[in-house]
Amino acid sequence: MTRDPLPSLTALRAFEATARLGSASAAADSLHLTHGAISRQIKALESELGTPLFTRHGRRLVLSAEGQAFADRCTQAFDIISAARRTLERTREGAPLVLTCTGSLLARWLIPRLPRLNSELPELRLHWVSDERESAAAEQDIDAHLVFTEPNPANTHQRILATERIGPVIAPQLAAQLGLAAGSASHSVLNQPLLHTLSRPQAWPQWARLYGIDEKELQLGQGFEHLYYLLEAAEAGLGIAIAPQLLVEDAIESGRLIAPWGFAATDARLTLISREDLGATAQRQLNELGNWLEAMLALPLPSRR
Amino acid sequence: MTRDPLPSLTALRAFEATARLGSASAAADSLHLTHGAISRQIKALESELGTPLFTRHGRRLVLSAEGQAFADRCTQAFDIISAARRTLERTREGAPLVLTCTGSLLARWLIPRLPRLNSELPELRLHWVSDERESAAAEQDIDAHLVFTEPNPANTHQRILATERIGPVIAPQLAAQLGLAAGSASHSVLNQPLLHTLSRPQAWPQWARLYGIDEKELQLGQGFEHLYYLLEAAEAGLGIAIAPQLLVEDAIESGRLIAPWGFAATDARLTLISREDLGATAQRQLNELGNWLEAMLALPLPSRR
DNA sequence: AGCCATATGTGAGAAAAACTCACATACAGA
DNA sequence: TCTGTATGTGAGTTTTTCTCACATATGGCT
Repeated sequence: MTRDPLPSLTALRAFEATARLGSASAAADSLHLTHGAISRQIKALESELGTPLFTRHGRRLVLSAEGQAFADRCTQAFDIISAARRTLERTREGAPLVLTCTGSLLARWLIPRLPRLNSELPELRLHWVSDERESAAAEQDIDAHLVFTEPNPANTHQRILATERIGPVIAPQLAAQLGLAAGSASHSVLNQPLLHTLSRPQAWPQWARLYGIDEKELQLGQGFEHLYYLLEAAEAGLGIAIAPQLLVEDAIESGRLIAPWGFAATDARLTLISREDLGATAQRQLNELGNWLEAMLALPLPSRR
Repeated sequence: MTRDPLPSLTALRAFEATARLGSASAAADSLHLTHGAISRQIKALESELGTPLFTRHGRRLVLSAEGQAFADRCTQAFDIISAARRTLERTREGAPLVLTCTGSLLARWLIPRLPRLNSELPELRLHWVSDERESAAAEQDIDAHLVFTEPNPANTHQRILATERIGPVIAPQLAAQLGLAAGSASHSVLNQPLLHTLSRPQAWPQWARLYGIDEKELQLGQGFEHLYYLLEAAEAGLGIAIAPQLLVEDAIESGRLIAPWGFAATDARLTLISREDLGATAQRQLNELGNWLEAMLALPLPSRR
């Protein structure tokens, strides 16, 4: 039940940092100490353990074989402590749920609805972080990831919220200028330069297939890094963009964009993917958020805001 | 490459001991501190981590769920450090090779030969510990175990040194009294009370089988806990004992015992079983010892001493 | 209910540990 | 040989940790 007395843990920390970083000076910087402090701690540790851990070659500290093995174990132990601390901070009472999604989803759909979310679920403490990657759920410190993706049936830590629907959008001024009437089903889109994103080059071809249009006839125009810029460009009248309905519904509602050809469902789903080791509190919060999002997405369009 | 700053490790040690032992007072005893010191450290840690780890129920400290998870990780980390320290102490330069064998083997064969061993291999630092169990090789802090056992072909960390040979031995005075001539092959052993050990009850039946004697005819007399006492009893003339040749060769040489019926090989071998994670130095030392033992055991009997 | 044994919390000051500074030492490479 | 970089150390300071003594809380026992 009882354990052998541990060596001085302060000394151990200095030793481990030195071993890991390869020099006492680097360890001193890393621990915000002077090299003298490190040097003393290492000496003290060697004396306490009764064996040298480094061999001194002039101004160079080289780990002995046993010292290396010992240092590796210490690193392992400290990594465990460090990870435990992070977990504790993530799971502690009152800690916010940390969520990621792409900047465009955050800016164009979530942020406009946060006031309503806050008023309907005032207890829910959330922290949104934008992350353009498709899979950031397992990331350090991220509790869950909201993303359009094709669901993985094997993943039990995901919640499917809505079907992705994509469609071309255009500023009304540009539509008028081009002679496109809202609601027109014409294929005139083919004659226009199509704005697109570099992060999702398959969007236009995908849409074309859904509408039975030969994708080779598409004339791709300017590309943008992210959907967010693409939609700004569309609103500014730079051309025809393609986007998930969710991200343009506000713009359409307010008349900044129109979607003359409507939207078509894709195989992707708006999915909430959570890490597997969520604490009980976080899991509860996440469920509440999922419920709210699901309810919100089920509302008829005009009242979604 | 760099790591998050660790929490105060002194505080962590106090917390972990408290969590593990279930009380601050117990932790204080365990760490040779006062309960006040523990109490302060825990408070400091909770303040540093920004979350309570215990819920206070009057005079009782109860871990919160997150605190429990955190404590478990800390215990794991400290266990690693503790184990690493033990390993370091075992493998450090100049550390003796720690060996075990039974008390009888140690007293009746090894100790009489240690002077010769020390003079022939003066560099070899050994520490012999008696242990009556058959398998002590994986034991904490034990490098190797010297034992009569039936070898396990799958074990690569064993070295077979000699075949076990067992036979009945008797004090010459008693032999004379009973009318037994040395070298006699008679079955008169059957009429005598046979001294035996409780730790190895199969020795006499085994021998009887080797000589084609019906083991039911054996009349077991007084039993002793260990071979060591058995042999003392035999030398004192209490009856006929059975023992490995190795353990009585000195006594036979000096005339304290005789072996009228000789010795017969069994399936057991004198085997040096080592732990699997020996350091390079220890492995080298063990090889030297094994070589020496093997050479010694290969010598003709009179010069083995 | 009252009391006692047990366990934790805390203020003040003592003790110990850890740290810094400044200088010393040691080497590698220009 | 000189210079830049890295570790070692004596002396003194700062910070942390600990103890003591007392306070507080409570669970079980009579």
